[in-house]
Amino acid sequence: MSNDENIYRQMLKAIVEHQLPPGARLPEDRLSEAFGVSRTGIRKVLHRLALEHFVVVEKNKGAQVNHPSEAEALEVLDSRILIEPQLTPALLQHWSSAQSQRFRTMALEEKRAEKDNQLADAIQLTARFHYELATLAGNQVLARFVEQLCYRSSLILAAYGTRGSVGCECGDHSQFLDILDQGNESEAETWMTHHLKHIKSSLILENKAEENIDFQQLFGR
Amino acid sequence: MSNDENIYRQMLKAIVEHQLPPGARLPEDRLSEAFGVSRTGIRKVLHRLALEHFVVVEKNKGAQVNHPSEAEALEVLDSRILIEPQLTPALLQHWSSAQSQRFRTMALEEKRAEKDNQLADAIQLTARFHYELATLAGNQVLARFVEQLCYRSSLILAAYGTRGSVGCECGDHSQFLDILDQGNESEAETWMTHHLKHIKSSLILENKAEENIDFQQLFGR
DNA sequence: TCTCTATTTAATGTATACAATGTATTGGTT
DNA sequence: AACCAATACATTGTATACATTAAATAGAGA
Repeated sequence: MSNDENIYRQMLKAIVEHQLPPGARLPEDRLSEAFGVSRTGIRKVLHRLALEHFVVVEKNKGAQVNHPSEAEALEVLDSRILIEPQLTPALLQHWSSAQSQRFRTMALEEKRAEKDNQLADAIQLTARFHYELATLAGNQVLARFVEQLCYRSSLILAAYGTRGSVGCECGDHSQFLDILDQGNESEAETWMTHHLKHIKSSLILENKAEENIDFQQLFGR
Repeated sequence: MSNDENIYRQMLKAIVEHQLPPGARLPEDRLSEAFGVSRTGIRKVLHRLALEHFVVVEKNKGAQVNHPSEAEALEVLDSRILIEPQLTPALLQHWSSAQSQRFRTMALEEKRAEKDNQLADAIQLTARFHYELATLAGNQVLARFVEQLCYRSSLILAAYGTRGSVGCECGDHSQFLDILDQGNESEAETWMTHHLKHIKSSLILENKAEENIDFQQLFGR
């Protein structure tokens, strides 16, 4: 793997695993000395992360971990609700006992990580479960987009999730695998829709940014 | 607009309008002298275009305009077929006579550009029609993705389109506006699906790249 | 003491220099 | 004449230096 790619993955990992919280500043020189490369390489990674909405860079003001707006959070989840359930037909076409086995292992690992409070691992595994399903559906273009949406969801949960929750407590992922093993297409689609809507509705969106507080309503007569 | 953004748009424009054909090499020093900036700025734009799949950069070998594979071409169209028709409900919610007016103007311009053989303009307007519809549906995250897919479609048509076609000859875009004006949701969804499937099936996918030619089968006994 | 301004400080933006890599050309050998 | 090897050339990869901009601090005036 190239050095850039390595740095990129380390930083993305730190962001989606909530090691670098939303809003954290990312000074180029500090990062360059941490990774042992010049600012040139860091800037490249930073700009890539910016294009993928994991960080925001303001001109002459540097980069920081993106703090998704409420609107962005809802739109990411809505996008997943629109796409992921629609992938189930193609998913079933590529389904096999070998795949079932693979995903069941993943679901168990995820459950264990959750139980052991291995937050970082649990987050990674939750996202991976979803985007590997998308990959199996066969369309790489869509799968890459879903992958991004899953990671963005991890970031969103860092900002708006209930404490400790990684987003998928509404029912086990292995439930979904049972449905796939039965080959029930419509039920699989329904399950996925409910699953994602549940995550969406679990977001806590009441923490207003200070710039939007309506003082007139708060204190006015 | 920032200088980077300006360069980015000019290059993207040149690519989607088929001024820079698929496979065209993009040497950094030639571009930097053309735009009057150093290689630093060019590299940033090149890498951005690469992440968006408009160019490919190979390590130590530089950048060239992406020549989409057949698989990529089909997947991009399939992605649009999965997403765009699904946007019609939200689209109708935001529909108004003012919007109708705006899109009809666009459709007319597009038709005129096609008739006058203004290939570049026609391509731009065709893509814009689709992604502005997606934008009106209200989900910015999805809309940006659809925008990218539309531009990638333009590039795909450069590689696999019938000569002179910009992809939407199967029926006027104004037809779709008629359906929206009537508020017929299911018909709008159907129309969009057929429209995109028609574009997909119009691609000419038989020109094998030379690296895949089976000489044994061609010349072998 | 507070505020406004000037200066300093620290960060990013951009260009350039050098190193590393890939490609083309030339010359020699079979 | 065709093929291989070695060298020369051209292009990209990376680091660094300088310019530019935003933020922080200190000082003067009210």
